[in-house]
Order: sequence, then C-alpha cells, then structure tokens
Amino acid sequence: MPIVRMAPSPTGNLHIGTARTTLFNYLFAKKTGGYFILRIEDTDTERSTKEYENNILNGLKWLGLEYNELHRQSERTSTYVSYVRKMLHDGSAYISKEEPKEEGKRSEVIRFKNPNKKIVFKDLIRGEVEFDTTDLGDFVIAKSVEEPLYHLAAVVDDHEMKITHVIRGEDHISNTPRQILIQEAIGAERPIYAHIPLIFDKERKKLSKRKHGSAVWIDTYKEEGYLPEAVLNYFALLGWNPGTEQEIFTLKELTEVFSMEGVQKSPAIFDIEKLKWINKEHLKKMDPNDLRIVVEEKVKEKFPNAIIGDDLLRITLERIYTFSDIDKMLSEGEFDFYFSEPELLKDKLIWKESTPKDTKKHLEKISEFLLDAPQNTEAIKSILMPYAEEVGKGNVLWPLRYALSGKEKSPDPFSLIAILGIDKSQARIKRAIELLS
RNA sequence: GGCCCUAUCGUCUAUCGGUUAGGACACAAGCUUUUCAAGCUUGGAAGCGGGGUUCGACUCCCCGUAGGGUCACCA
Repeated sequence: MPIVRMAPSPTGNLHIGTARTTLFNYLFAKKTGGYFILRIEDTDTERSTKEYENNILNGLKWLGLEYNELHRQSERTSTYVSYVRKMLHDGSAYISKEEPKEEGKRSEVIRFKNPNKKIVFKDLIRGEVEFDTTDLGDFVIAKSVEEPLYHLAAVVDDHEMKITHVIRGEDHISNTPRQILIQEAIGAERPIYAHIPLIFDKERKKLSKRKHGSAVWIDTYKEEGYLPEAVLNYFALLGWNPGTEQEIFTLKELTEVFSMEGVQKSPAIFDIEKLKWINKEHLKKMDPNDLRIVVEEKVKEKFPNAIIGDDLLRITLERIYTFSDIDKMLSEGEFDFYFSEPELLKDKLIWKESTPKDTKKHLEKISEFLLDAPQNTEAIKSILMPYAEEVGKGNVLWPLRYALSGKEKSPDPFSLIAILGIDKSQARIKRAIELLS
C-alpha cells in the first residue's frame, strides 16, 4: 500500500504552494488506495508556533483535504536521539568542533560523514536525476543529540512511518541526495520521489510572502469568498492535466482521474483570472438553495428585510465571480433599486432622439400591458416585447428600465419587474410618467 | 558563481515522429432583453536558437540561450 506524507513546517500560515502539494499527495493516496500522513515539521523551535500550526490545520480542513494520521516532530525527539546515537556510534556521524562566527551558533554540532559519492535517483516526474554529493561536504544533521535538524528528522520519520512515495515541491530536489545519503547510513529503504513543479508569479519567481503579501495565504481565498473546491480544482490544473478536455472537477472526481503521468515538469504561473472563472463555474453548479443562503446572509447585513427570490438570485449570480463580489455590489449600490425608490432625472428617462411626449406615451402603454401580467421574467418579456419592437426597442426599454432602477446600468427591465413585483413596478412607472407631464 | 531542473499562443495546457499544431482563461468583434452583466458565435494569438538522428521532427540526441530552484547550526 502506498504511504505518502505531507510535511509542512509551522513557520507561517498555510501557503498556496503547500496546499497544492498537499492536494497532490491527497489525490495520489486516494487514487492508489494509499494512506496519507500529515507530519508537522516543527523541529525549529525558534520559528515554529502553535498559531501557524492551527492555521495550516484549519486551512486544510476548509479545503477538505483529510489525512489519516497526524504527527508532530516535536513529540518524537526520543526517536531521533536514538538514531543520532546510533550514527555517532557507527561513525556515519560525528561531533564536530566549530568556531561560532555568528551569535547563537554552537561550538559543537553533529555532522554527517559524507561518503562523497554519486547519487542517482528516479523521479516519477523528471526521470533519473544525478548528483555528486562531494559538493555537499559534511553537512550538519543535528545541533545536539536532542536537537535534530530537518534532513535527519525527515529521513528518520519517512523510514519509521514507512513512507513509500515522497511527493513534494521541486525546491526540495536538491535536498534529495543529502537525504538519500542519510537513508543509506541508517539502513532505510529509499522511497520513490516525485518532485512537482513550483507555482510562479507573473515575474516567473517563486511565490513569496515578501513579494506577494497575503495573496500567498489560503486564508485570503477563503476570505475573498472562493469555494474551496474551486481552489482545489484550479490548483490541480496548475501543473497537471487529466488528458481530456474536462476542466471543472469536484474533489471526488479529481481523486478518480488523477495520475502522476499528467503532472507537468515545468513551473506554472498563478493566474487569478482563471481561478475566478473556475470559481464561477463551481458557483453555477451549486445547489440554488445553498447559494441563496449565502447571498441572503450577505445582503441582509445591509438590508435586514431582504428576501432573495429566484430572479434576484439569478441576476446576482450573473454578476459575481466570488462571494466577495456581493459585498462590492452592495457597497456600489447595485442592489439599491430593490430596496429603495430610485431618484429619477427627467433627461435620463429619454432615449436618444426620442421625445418626452413619446416616452410618456410608451410608459403609459406599458403600464396598461402590465395590468394583468404574471410575476415572471419570460412572461413579462413576451407581453412587452411586441410593443417595444413595434415602436423601437430603445424608445421603450430604456425609459422603462431607468424608471425602475434609476440607474444607467442595471439588469434588464423584465427581470427588474419580476424582482420588484407588478405593484411596485407600476408605482415607479407612474412616478416617471408624472415626471414627464 | 557551483550543482540541479525546465523550455508549445500573454497564461494553463493537448500533441507521446507524419495534425490546417487542438482546447481553456484572458483579449477583440458580432449577436441577444439598443444599458451593465451573463450567455452564444466568430477572430487574432505559440513550437527559444543552432547542429545532428530520420524518408519525415514541436516531439529523440548534443551544444548554446533564457528562465527558475538550491547551495543554513530553516524547512
């Protein structure tokens, strides 16, 4: 059974790159019927915090990436100690006297006795990779017997946890020969490696907190109102393709079609526009009632008595890519027509070359048509369109829409009537007619 | 700089020696409920350069070039 692990270090919030690597591990485990271990690599006590750990855990939970086991390296010190002792004993590591050049550096650390050899390993994505470890020197594997460093702890854990596949970011590829050396020293089996390509920014650089600020944190996407499944869908497509032309996937579908074969070798640039599009596609697939609950909750913050009917829900969905767009619509007054009487300007009521007299006549006519119209967009349209087409669509539809919304830009008049209801619409049309008298 | 990785439209990608180099996002134009948005239709847009191998290379090999990653008592 394949056993994979994701090993984030809690020295920062959940990064989108970490999230994507976790996704690939998760998908691989699911697809192959394997086992997925999450291992918090908190051997750096200076930089690791519980807050970051919680942020990572909560972020993965939000995304829906579940793991079978959770471990913390800080709770496994005794295991590392025994390995360090063993290595010291058999000569594969030694205590090295140092001259501390910086503050905080020890005068004594534990170094690995580098056999200085060529290492060739197979990578599922890149094929054979060769390194000469001579350039690595006798690298430090522990600050002291009780304080293991990354390479040692990672190799010991991968061995103890019987990890079969190490799926990680390409930035770890040059760490691999070091780790293989340690594996050989402790008699561990070599896992199969898969180094997945990195995510780059528009400048083709690794996404970093320093340069991109909060855009690298998963939390940001949660706060922006992206659907977790859409984020996952986008991450999957960033560096992997299913071999078909399908682009919209649920997490479950991804677990069924994922394969390492489809993973790209070259880095991919993060494109927020495509993420937005994918999010919208997922929004369209959402259960209308679930969607209604979200929209209603947001709209009610500003208009407590709001009721989100089908038509209002429809035009809202048409206008948003993420849920935070609803907040923008609210603050830009795009919902105002629904909750308050519009302020009308006489000049704006008249379409291009039309006259006040004709406009008034058209509105009166529409008012008549509406007398026994049902509250349904399509029905209203079929009642009003023949007249509009007869006398000029702009001459009728523009003043009607403006009378209802009081805005130069708004949804179409038929939807507006359906949303407002016949009575309220009639009242607004009447006000416009009075303005023209 | 050493070592390592990578190289098809602006972006994500298909092509696993023979294609008018396909799709998606974005962009442009047109259409529709003469606004906005959405939707639909159409369009522009790519094989880094040079050598090989081959009847035939985007595809395989080599050399350049470019970009990236990594070189901690961080992970």
